[in-house]
Amino acid sequence: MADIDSGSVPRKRADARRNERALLDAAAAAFVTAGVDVPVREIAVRAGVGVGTIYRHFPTRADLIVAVYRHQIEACAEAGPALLAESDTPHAALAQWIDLFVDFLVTKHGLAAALQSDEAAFQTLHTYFLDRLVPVCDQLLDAAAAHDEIRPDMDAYALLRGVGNLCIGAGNDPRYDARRLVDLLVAGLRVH
Amino acid sequence: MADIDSGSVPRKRADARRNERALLDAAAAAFVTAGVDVPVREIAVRAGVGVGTIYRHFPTRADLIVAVYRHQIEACAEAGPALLAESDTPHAALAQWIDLFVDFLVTKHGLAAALQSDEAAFQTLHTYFLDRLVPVCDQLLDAAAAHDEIRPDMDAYALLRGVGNLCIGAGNDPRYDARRLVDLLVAGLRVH
DNA sequence: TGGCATCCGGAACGCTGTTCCGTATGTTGG
DNA sequence: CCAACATACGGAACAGCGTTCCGGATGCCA
Repeated sequence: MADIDSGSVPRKRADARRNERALLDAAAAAFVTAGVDVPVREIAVRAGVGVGTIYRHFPTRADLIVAVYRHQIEACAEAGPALLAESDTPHAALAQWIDLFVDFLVTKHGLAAALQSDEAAFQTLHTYFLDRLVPVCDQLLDAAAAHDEIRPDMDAYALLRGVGNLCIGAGNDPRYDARRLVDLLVAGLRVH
Repeated sequence: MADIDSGSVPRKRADARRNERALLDAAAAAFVTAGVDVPVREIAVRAGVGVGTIYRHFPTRADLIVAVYRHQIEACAEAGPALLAESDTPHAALAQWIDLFVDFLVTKHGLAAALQSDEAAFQTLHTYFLDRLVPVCDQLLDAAAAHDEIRPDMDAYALLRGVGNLCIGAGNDPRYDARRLVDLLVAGLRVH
């Protein structure tokens, strides 16, 4: 929303913009094949730039991850209110929305683990996810609670962290079905 | 169960036994203050030995972790049948046993994360936990299912991994209550 | 006590993230 | 079109980590 030359910002150099795009593409590809923990040097090689260039554009790994996945996270956030409007019950909307979140996480190798990391480098990632998704989840929880479908004292932050945690390692092990466990967790929220 | 001099094994040198004990003590202390990911060199310094000595006694980090926590894991495993005998219902026994498991995990900084790691160094840890605890969990699940208290198709392996996952990061964040989420998960197992 | 099997210490290597600065390149005013 | 400046680049260099390896020390037994 501030990418087109809008006066005050002097617009970056052409090579800088080219490298930034190359880095995003290279990172996205590398994340798929080697996970979000792929070594910085490998991303640099793929993008055909030096490591310094990565740090100039994306000071932390979290910045790069957020940049790569921003669109999908936004889409997930925006799906919340939509589902609430469409679904028969708020609890159904909540379940569907969490399914979307799980779908997103389990297809990004290592992302769920990175989300829970307490290393400083992942602070931005943590913050972005929470700022964007906690309010949405909170809205869904409130609506479901207002319909007496779920316990009224569930914290959106804790729920999202729990769901994120359950997604760690999904896809590495056919015996571990993260989706199933998340469904059980959501089922456990219901009032009986 | 094979520590006392039993014939064939020629009994280790005195300094080797001393170092092994020193390492176990040092590692236990280091795990408490710095988590199970504490650098190898730090354990070596605490124990007053060289890093080579660590690798001689405990080839992988998992071997050291297992050695440090073996007693507690055994106790947890043995508590399963005991709870089943004492409790009013199998589901109550299951819930209590999982509480024990959670208590164990949340007090060991970083252990839950190590348990889910797919790095080769943690293979032994993974294997030991599963070999020891999955059968116990399976027994509890079977008993509860036989009483029609829970869904009959829950896999012990998946459940334990899920519980372990939910414990990741517990204790780092007052807003995240792993125990609460585990309770919800177990509640979700019930048939209604 | 002598001699040997065992064990020890820590230097050294490879891989990782991160910083830093000499150099190259795009941009802009004349 | 060209010069001069701000901007951005590359990759060497450093630090922290796990892991290996071997010359030397040390316990043990005859």
